[in-house]
Amino acid sequence: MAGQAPVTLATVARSVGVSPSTVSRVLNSPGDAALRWGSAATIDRIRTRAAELGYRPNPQAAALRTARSGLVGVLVPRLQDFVLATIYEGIEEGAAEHGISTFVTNSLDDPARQRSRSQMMLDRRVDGLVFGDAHLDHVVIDEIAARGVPLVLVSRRSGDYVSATCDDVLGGRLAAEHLLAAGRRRMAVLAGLEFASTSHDRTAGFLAAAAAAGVETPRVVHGPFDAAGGREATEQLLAGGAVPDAIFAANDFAAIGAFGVLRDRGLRVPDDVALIGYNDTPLASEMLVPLTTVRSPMHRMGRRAIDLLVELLEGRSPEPELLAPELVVRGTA
Amino acid sequence: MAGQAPVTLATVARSVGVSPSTVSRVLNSPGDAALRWGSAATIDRIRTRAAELGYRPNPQAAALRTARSGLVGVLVPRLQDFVLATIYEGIEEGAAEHGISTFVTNSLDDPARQRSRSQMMLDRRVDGLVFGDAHLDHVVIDEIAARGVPLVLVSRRSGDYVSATCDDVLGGRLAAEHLLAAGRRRMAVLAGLEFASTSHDRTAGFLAAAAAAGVETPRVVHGPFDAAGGREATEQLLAGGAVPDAIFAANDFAAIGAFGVLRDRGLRVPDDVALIGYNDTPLASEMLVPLTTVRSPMHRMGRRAIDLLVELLEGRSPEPELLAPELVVRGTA
DNA sequence: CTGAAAGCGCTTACAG
DNA sequence: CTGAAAGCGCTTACAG
Repeated sequence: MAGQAPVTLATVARSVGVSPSTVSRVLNSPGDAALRWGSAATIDRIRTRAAELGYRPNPQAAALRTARSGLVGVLVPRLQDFVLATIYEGIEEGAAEHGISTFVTNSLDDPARQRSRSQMMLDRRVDGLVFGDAHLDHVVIDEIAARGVPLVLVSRRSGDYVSATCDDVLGGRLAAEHLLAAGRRRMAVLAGLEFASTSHDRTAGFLAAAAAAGVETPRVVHGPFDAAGGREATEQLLAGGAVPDAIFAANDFAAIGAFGVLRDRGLRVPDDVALIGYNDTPLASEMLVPLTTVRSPMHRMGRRAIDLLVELLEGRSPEPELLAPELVVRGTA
Repeated sequence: MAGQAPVTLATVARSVGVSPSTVSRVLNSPGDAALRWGSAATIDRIRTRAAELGYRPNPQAAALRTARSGLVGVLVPRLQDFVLATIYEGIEEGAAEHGISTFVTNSLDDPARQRSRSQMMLDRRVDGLVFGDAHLDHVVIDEIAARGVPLVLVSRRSGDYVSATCDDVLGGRLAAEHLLAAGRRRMAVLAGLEFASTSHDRTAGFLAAAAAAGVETPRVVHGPFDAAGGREATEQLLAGGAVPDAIFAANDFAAIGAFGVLRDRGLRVPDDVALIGYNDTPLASEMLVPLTTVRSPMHRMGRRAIDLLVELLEGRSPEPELLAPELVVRGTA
């Protein structure tokens, strides 16, 4: 591929007049650490010669020898989801800084696919796995963990696995408290997918705050984390009884769907129905009435997840990380 | 990692009582092709034994030997962009069917980053590259192509490189003809990024149709392919003179931004201003007034791109692929 | 400090 | 048809 004869460790060694062992040792030692392996002059010659020749270590060869690939696999429900795409950007960025490369793949939240895609990544000899698609029941993850694979969760927590997530219980509470402070009393929740901790925790936080305020228990409707899902859930909600005076959608896209339904029915937002989303997606501020939402640190979650995995790979036992959400008040509530 | 002692070709060979060579040959021959390497009985024993032992070939070892990694690198402007995320899904899906794994990374349309990220992928010994972020000037791609790296473009064409794209000139024309047929005469274009063929071709097709109809030349404003970009471009448009009676946004998200500005100014869509987007993104149909748009085959583009790259890797010379767009008429025009 | 040697798990001419 | 042997490009005990 590369056109010319590839330059290997041996090429550099021959060119400098030392053994490949020495070149390997020097090139793998950062800064002055290389002084262990040769005189300052030799080290300098090796480094400059390697650069001049355009030497690029072959990671496959190193991986074969060390049984460490420098590869990490990432599973997400779907990369089309802005939230997961953003989390993945954080993962990739953090991984690059650690000298790690990442594979992503969509599991579509389907257990069979979670299994097969994980296997494909293990076949590629990844050093570890990041799951952005954990289910609360953690059946699939248990299977994989049982094989001794280092893994961390991101976005959705589950069981006792190490994870980097948003404090979604707090996020739900922030939303409820804001609504309650504005005098809303008949609230409802578009909760998202039942098997996801994001859905579960945001709803739990919201309900707890409502209960603490002694307000009528909010109705809860589940459905996909996208506009169509929000639309459908809202229709279900409106079909099933009194119109609520506030809706908390556990996801901005679901909120966008809800907004459409409300306006179609002639309900004014926020006058008739207040609306709060979750994540603070760019489109949130572009809505006709800018969306009030709970901002989650998507990008940072991704970065922290890869940090946690690196710690795990180094043999340490990192603590799960709970990042703080933040209420962003705009027009809809 | 894998807990137990890893099972290698040698493990299987010992277990069956043949040489590793034979196991390798048999396992790499599909179906009856393996008959070249042994009796039906032996082949059968090798295959079942490998499966029983859970043998998984080590791709790094194979890559080292064959100088073929089975890895492909994909560069996109940004994975957060739904369009690119969808194209990437097509790429990954197609690649998996070819037994290829893919890396994606964001270039942010920054040439320095295009260079550095490409280099990172080449360092990982990818067999080829897919560029979803080509610029019309193809400077960076020329550099990489000069090194003999097999590559294809997707979404955006450039120079004479093999690409899988949407027929954007036709797409622009479809939009213009629809608007003209509806009696619109003072049209404008939110063109997107000047250096992208998508922007260039959609605009060119639109302008050509307008010229053919003898209508006043549409104003053209450039800007990012997202809601904020569409908002800003629309404000620029409205600040700079007469209100157009139709806007063609070369991207659905830009159309969403435009829609917000128009409504904010009390302009009715489509009564006062017709609006057409591009790509047919899910949110398009969720807008308060569902968006009329030009559907582009995003997913299929991705699949075709990886097919083209595979052909290239097999030494063939595939033709560029131009996929047909389709006008989807909804509420805004 | 430094090199020769072995070996990671494959594939594939080369002999038989 | 089948196996022994070499070698892909690294890293790392092992000697000196």
